[in-house]
Amino acid sequence: MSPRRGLTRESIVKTASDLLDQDPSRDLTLAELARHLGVRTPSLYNHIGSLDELRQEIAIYGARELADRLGSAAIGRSGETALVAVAWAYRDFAVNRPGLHLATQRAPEPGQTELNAAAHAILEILMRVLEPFELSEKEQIHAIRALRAMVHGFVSLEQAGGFGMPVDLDESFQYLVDTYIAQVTSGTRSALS
Amino acid sequence: MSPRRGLTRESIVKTASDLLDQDPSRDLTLAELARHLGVRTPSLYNHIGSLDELRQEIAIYGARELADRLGSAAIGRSGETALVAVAWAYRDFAVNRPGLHLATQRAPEPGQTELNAAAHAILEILMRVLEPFELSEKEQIHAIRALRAMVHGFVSLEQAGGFGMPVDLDESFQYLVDTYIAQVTSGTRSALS
DNA sequence: AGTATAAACTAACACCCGTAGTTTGGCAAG
DNA sequence: CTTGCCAAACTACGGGTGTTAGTTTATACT
Repeated sequence: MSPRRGLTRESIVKTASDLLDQDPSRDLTLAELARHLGVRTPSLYNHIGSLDELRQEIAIYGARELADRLGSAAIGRSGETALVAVAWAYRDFAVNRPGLHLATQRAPEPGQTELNAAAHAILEILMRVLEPFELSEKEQIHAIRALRAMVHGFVSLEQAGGFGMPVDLDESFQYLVDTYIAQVTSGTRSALS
Repeated sequence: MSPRRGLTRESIVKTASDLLDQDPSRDLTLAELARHLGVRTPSLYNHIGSLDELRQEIAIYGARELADRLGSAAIGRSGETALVAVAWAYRDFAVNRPGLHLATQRAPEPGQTELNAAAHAILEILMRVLEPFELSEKEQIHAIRALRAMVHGFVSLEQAGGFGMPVDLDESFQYLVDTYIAQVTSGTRSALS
């Protein structure tokens, strides 16, 4: 018994992501991944080119998942409500899939069109959500960078155990979101709902 | 020729940090480290317990360096001026020592008293800088977490090449700092210089 | 001068990623 | 139903890594 075990590039990426979620601190090893798939290590090379390529594939998978979640969170909402929903959706992603979130955080290679596409999708969602605030072009870039920095920084520190004090993390995150909304609505007072 | 080459735990940590700064994306290898020190790999084990322990040592070194820089930046300043100086000192640290900054970002082990001590030193500096704004105890925690999240998130994304748009990064960072200051001074209007 | 100690070494093991070449199962055409 | 092709699994192996054990040797202290 052996050949035709039914591996797929997608199934490999998926179980690798699950393994990373179970213990985000350990670094991925093809040997353990093959073990969990009931297969010998070299068999993986029928579906992936290298460990590094697999890591990139996981990053793409994570970026797409994140884009999906952010997009869903913004459906049917606008203004501050949409902003809050998107911020919390990002945090939920990092909390629910810590290993995948960490793996997604890689420097994109120059020719990585797929990863860049996913990153661009996220960028477009944020631009759409910020539209009602009618910022100037330059301000919009600053605002998007600020949003990403705040949310990403918070969840990264939270995930790394960087927040030791016994104060509720949800409250702190809401404080951060409020800070952002105050800044982005400081010009316009037309923020809805 | 050989014995008494003059290794030290500190010298090992230092050259390891330098190597990481030269290429923050590569992962540290004892073999290459030994090569750069003019020594065989096992010789390192006379000074360190394991690769993981060395990584922790580097993290401690980075945290102390960061605490020093933040402390220096805050000397002789107060209020908004101190806040701005500390934020930029953090960013300078991440820009000047990218590998060390990345290595510092590890989940602290429970019994890591030295790393926790360095983290506590940073916490105290931030508390001192926030003193003049007279926040409530809970608000102060939120404000500290927000500051760390914003600055850390920005430099992490910047370092990872996450900001693609052709807009000045310094301006974006200043926008972020302004956002924070607006929030933290929203109660008190007594902010100085 | 002589000895103890600790810092370097060599040798060896286990584990990892990755390649080469071999076996084998399933699908498609005759 | 048979036959042949192809791709997915395999075994075997090489080069690299972290780590341990045991050996040599330079330095520091008596």
